Amino acid sequence: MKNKFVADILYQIADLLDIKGEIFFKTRAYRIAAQTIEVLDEDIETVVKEGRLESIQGVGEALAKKIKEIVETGNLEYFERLKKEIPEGLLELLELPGLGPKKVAALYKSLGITTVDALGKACIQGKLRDLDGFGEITERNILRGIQLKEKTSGRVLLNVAYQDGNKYHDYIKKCREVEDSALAGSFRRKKETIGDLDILASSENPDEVMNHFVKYPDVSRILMKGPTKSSVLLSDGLQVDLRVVKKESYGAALQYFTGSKEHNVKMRSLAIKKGYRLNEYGLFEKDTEKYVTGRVEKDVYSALGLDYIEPELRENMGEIEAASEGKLPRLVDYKDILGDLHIHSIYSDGSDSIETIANHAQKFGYKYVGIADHSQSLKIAGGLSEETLIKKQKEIQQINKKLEGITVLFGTECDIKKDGTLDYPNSVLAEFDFVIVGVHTAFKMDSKQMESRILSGIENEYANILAHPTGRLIGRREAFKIDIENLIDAAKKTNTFLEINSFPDRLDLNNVHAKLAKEKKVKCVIGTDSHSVANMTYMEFGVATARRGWQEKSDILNTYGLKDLKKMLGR
DNA sequence: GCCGTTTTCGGCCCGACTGTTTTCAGTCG
Repeated sequence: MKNKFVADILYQIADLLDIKGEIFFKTRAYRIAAQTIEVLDEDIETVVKEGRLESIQGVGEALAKKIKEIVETGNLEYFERLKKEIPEGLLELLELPGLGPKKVAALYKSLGITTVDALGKACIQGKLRDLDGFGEITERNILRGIQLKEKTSGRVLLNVAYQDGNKYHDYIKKCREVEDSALAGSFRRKKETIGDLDILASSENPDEVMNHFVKYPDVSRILMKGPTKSSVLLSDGLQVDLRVVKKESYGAALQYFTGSKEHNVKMRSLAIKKGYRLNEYGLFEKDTEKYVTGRVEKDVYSALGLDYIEPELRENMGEIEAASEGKLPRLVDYKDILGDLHIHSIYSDGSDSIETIANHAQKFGYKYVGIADHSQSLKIAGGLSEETLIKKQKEIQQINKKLEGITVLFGTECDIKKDGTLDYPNSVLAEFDFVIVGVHTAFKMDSKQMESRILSGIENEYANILAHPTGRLIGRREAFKIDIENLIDAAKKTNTFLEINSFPDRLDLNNVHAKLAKEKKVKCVIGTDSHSVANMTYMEFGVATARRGWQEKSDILNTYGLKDLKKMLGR
């Protein structure tokens, strides 16, 4: 799958053209095409081979030619020429807050600045203030932006956003002038990383609400403050925006500020086609400006002839088309989960006993909980020897005699060794209630080798589940460059369940892969990979990822009752 | 650069805030 590679080049071209001063609509065309290809269900190489590029929405003659060249040669002459004309370093400058294409171009043309370093120096020397459109405040803001960029990588993981977001939202709700309120933006869509938090509130007295908002104890700096929109920076560097609207606009505003941007662009053009105008204040008749609806989010969708679209689906991955045809999936619900199969106990590198884990699982209403400790060769994580396994199995049998309403399952997260064999012999694997297999060592091997290693791992007759299939750690380790379609096909052939790992820095499979698995009718299982009972709440992030991948209840192994589960595991 | 049961040319989503100006361009979401 070269989709991401192609999309990245198109995004970069768009940025470069922006700096060059091309018209907005041209660069937008590049971005729309890039986004479409990034989330495309099929391999772009296949589309090229079959000459169907121009059937992709947003790809015309010119882009088709360029995409073909990228796929076939791994490069693009036009892109190389652009990079010669406009230094690549300028793309990094674009990421600084307050700097857009116009300002970056001005910095380059008049001061020859092409790097963040050079920009910082020029700010300190006060060289920017004499340029048209710049001033002393701009210099200071840019310097602050550079420092902030060094401090944080820009985006935070979902669990951090949850902590910061829910606490701040609780504080907002305490303001008496606030009527309705919600966390919107990528937080509400449950994206895997969050750039900033968006809080929406309705009120008749926005000034009071804004005053309350900026007085939150953890605010380190107020970035802007107006009657409808304010922004602050928290001490950990996360930006939080608050928007306040009137009650009759609350639903439209929630729709608007939940995004994604691409989803909204499509929504608004659909509105225009149907004779309306849609903005954050409501849906209006185009000619008369008459207010149609906007108080309730759902009504905005239905007025446009659409079924309600869950926030997790709003990525312009076909959800608007599906909603207009009544073909949206009925997404797996957070309440549908009946158990967690991926939990480590004190037997390996977990911090809680099996009994503590079982008791905790009951609080979630689970019917079963699977203890999957590491296997013998993974010494660093306390992998279990065959002797210890016997002890563990006996302990689980004892606990199951005591417990009511929940069953502890005896499992393992068995290492797939470098040569593709599993870390226990089949005679041992046969003893488990279920077997998770996964790669935990030698991550840097050649991608073809890695692919055949994993495929041979899941081919073992006792392997049930493939843990964290692509091995990525968000922000720290790239995913294996394996062909995900091959992997999904192999999972289908070997009757293997693919894990959606819920740990906030994994979320692996991701939403795009999960959607692909669903389309190929391969079932997934959502596991937390908990190393303490506190991690067990991460299930929510795994479910969110499954929902973002269009998955329904029947697509997920751990929504089935114990009897069906065992049957599906072949035990 | 794309697209068309309004159009093959002329549109393309739009409002708020800041910092720079002296009525507005640029940025952001």
